[in-house]
Amino acid sequence: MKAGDYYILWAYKPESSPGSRQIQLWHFILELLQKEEYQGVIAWQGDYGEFVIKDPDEVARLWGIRKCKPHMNYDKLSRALRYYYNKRILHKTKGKRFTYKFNFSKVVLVNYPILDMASSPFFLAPAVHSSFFAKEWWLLS
DNA sequence: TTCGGAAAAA
DNA sequence: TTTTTCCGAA
Repeated sequence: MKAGDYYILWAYKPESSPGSRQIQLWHFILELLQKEEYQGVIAWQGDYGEFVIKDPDEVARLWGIRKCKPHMNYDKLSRALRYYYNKRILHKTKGKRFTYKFNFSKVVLVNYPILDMASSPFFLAPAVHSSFFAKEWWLLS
């Protein structure tokens, strides 16, 4: 397969695989985004890859629970999100409150089984051969 | 609200 | 190296 054949890069990256240590914030964001029950808290909205944090305090609370950081808040969570700008994982959708957008031209990663991706917009990307979803992660740019 | 420097933490 | 914490500036 040629890297140029895909717009996204999405792969299953086991928690135990080398290189994946603790849950990363954007993995977590992606996780919430793919679950129906959190649509009132955070959801895809607008352009492809764009999402809105409808309830900043709740997202921060959930993130705090996951990372065992009881004092997490949106101010701090959003700082972590801002660090993603230079890393080209995310960028801000200016003018839209609490709205960010994933830069799919960069990577992809994922910590979750492909079966859980059915509801995500990534699934709308050009078909990718199933062999692509190996138990490793990929970085295409 | 959003940004990004600085420093500490993990 | 990523995230947390703190915070002044825009």
